[in-house]
Amino acid sequence: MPTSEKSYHHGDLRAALLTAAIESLEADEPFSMRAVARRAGVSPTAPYRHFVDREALDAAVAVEGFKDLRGEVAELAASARSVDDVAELAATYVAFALRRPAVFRLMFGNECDAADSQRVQAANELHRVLDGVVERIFPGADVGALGTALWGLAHGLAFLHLDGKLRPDPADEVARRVRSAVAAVLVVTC
Amino acid sequence: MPTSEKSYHHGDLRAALLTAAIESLEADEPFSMRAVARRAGVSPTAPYRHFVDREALDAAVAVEGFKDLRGEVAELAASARSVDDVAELAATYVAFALRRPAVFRLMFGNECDAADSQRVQAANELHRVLDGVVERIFPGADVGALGTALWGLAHGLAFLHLDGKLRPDPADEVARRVRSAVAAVLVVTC
DNA sequence: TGTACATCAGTGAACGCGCGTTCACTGATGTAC
DNA sequence: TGTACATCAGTGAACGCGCGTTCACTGATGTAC
Repeated sequence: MPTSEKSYHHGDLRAALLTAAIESLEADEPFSMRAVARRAGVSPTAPYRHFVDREALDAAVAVEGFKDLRGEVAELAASARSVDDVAELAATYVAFALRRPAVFRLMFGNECDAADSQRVQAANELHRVLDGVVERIFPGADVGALGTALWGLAHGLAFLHLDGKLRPDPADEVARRVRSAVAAVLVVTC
Repeated sequence: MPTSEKSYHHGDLRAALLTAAIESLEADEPFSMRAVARRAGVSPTAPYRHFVDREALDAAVAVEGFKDLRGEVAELAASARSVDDVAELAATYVAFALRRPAVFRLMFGNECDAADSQRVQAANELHRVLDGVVERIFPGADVGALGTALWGLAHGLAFLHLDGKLRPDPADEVARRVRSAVAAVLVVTC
């Protein structure tokens, strides 16, 4: 929170709005143009200076979320050497979803038109990171298929926990469940 | 569509509302108490006679959706004998999601409180069906882990296609992609 | 079979709400000379 | 360094919208005698 609040011109309202939007989502408050403006301490119409409409704000927040998730995942991915590491990767993915459910939902739970290139690209980068791991650890395998499967698996488990279809409760138990699932499915493949 | 529309009393408005809600979702129209009433040709407040609030309607529709999905899946599950059959099962799951995206989202895309027993139960039945298949086909395996993995995989691929992270377009290509993913991951396990 | 009456399933007007978005505006900032 | 002015980033009032929900109501149905 910058101290430049006295000035009429905000300085970097765009960034402040993005932050406010994410905070707002994480506080599980309703996400709207007005709510975000309110949280940023700015008039309801100020955001329109920076985002052409609500959908544009949405998209920007989603991209931010993708960056964060990719960051967390990429770190692990870089050093992954074993099936256990892959399981850990999936657990990290799921943990992100449970830690920041509203952001995760916003990232994924919207059919985003293919035209929204930034968002699509952000998602693709994530996919590529996973494919990279697969390629390194399972050199013989069909990378496309196995990478997709891995993503699907992590993603599905994330949503099933998020939506209460699997108990989302003690974080370590969730992690254990995810690791077991990955292990069960990959154990003989390598 | 029954022919009893002349009568003041509807006959089975509850069922009609459920149908209207599903139609409304499938037509990709906004889903609201009022919209559903409108579609059922009834006053905006009539639904309150049958559903205590919007959330109750939501839940009822979700349960309906779960029944449908379970129906489609159970048929295949009963006769599944091979890894290929499991792959087909996953493809069916994904196809359902793509055929009825809004219903699928409503079934899953809401954190449903554990208190909503009907919904939880409906989801659990689905889980059990999948576990059954795993148990039969992979007798040695950790059924819990493998069943969860299978569900997660199908579910994740469903959402990734639904949200445009994987191309949802030619249905047969989606089916192929799903089957490959499952095969890649299970091929050596059996 | 006929009547009286309780119950039940709808109606329709009305409420307050937050939303997205527009508009004309104004105060601050930065640039040219 | 000082001034004039264009531009830029906000304001705040206002709009129309559909929503969920309440309320008092009324017409149809079914049951007891």
